[in-house]
Amino acid sequence: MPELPDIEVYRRYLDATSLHQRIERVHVESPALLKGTTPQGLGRAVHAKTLETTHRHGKYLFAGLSGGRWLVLHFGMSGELRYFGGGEEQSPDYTRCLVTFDNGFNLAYVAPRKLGLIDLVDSPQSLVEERTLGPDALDLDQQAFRELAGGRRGTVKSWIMDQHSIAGIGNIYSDEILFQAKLYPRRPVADLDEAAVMRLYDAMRRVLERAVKAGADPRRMPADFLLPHREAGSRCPKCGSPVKSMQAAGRTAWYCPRCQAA
DNA sequence: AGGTATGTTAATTG
DNA sequence: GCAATTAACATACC
Repeated sequence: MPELPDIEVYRRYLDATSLHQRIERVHVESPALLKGTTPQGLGRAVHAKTLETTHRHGKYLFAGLSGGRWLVLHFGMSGELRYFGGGEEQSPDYTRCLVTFDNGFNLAYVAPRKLGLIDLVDSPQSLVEERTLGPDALDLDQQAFRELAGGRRGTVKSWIMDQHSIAGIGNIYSDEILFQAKLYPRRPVADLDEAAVMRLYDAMRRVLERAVKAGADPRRMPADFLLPHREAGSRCPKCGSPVKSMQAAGRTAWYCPRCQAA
């Protein structure tokens, strides 16, 4: 379930489990996921190294290797990390890449759909530039946010989901942010007044920070979040109206027609 | 069996 | 050049 909050949870998980252990080997089950490298290249780059630190930018997770290079992980539409012991335990289903440490433990990159990406880069910044990503959604002040809004011609939903403008927000959290900001998904950005842009900024921060705090687990989200109600027959957690869906920004958007009137 | 899916990119169309 | 839409990618699930 990978948008910014999910990736932040994975980052903390990697921090808590996998740092400072000598890497024995890496097994690439799905070589097509490697973008700028090969299984051999990856093996040479990580062998006998340790993961020393982590970083996140939008939906990209970085693990800094001793020696200076960085391992990059992107999880596509599905995917997660799983750390597990050696011995009898076998790799989780859909493990596409497996890092084995010298203590016998393993870090699995699991991705049922193989839409993710694994790569090596010299720095997180170089990946951000190569992919022309916008600033991370949680590393963006009001002023910068306002400047990004200016000059946008499309709809709010497509704007906040555009990784080249703001990195980290996907379909689910854009719905949540627009719901909390009480904005109709297809509202043109150019129509928003100063107050609405600020409301959107505040909702973005609040939603993302709160979701991280909830471990990106829908069951632990605040009671007034739309997130667990994105399905036909559900009701708005704020006003009780039936929620609706529509196509917007090329995806299925869920919203409350009463709280988010056009 | 067919439709849908938390992402990204390329191609197409306006 | 922009923006919106659609297809493609690879696969699972309902």
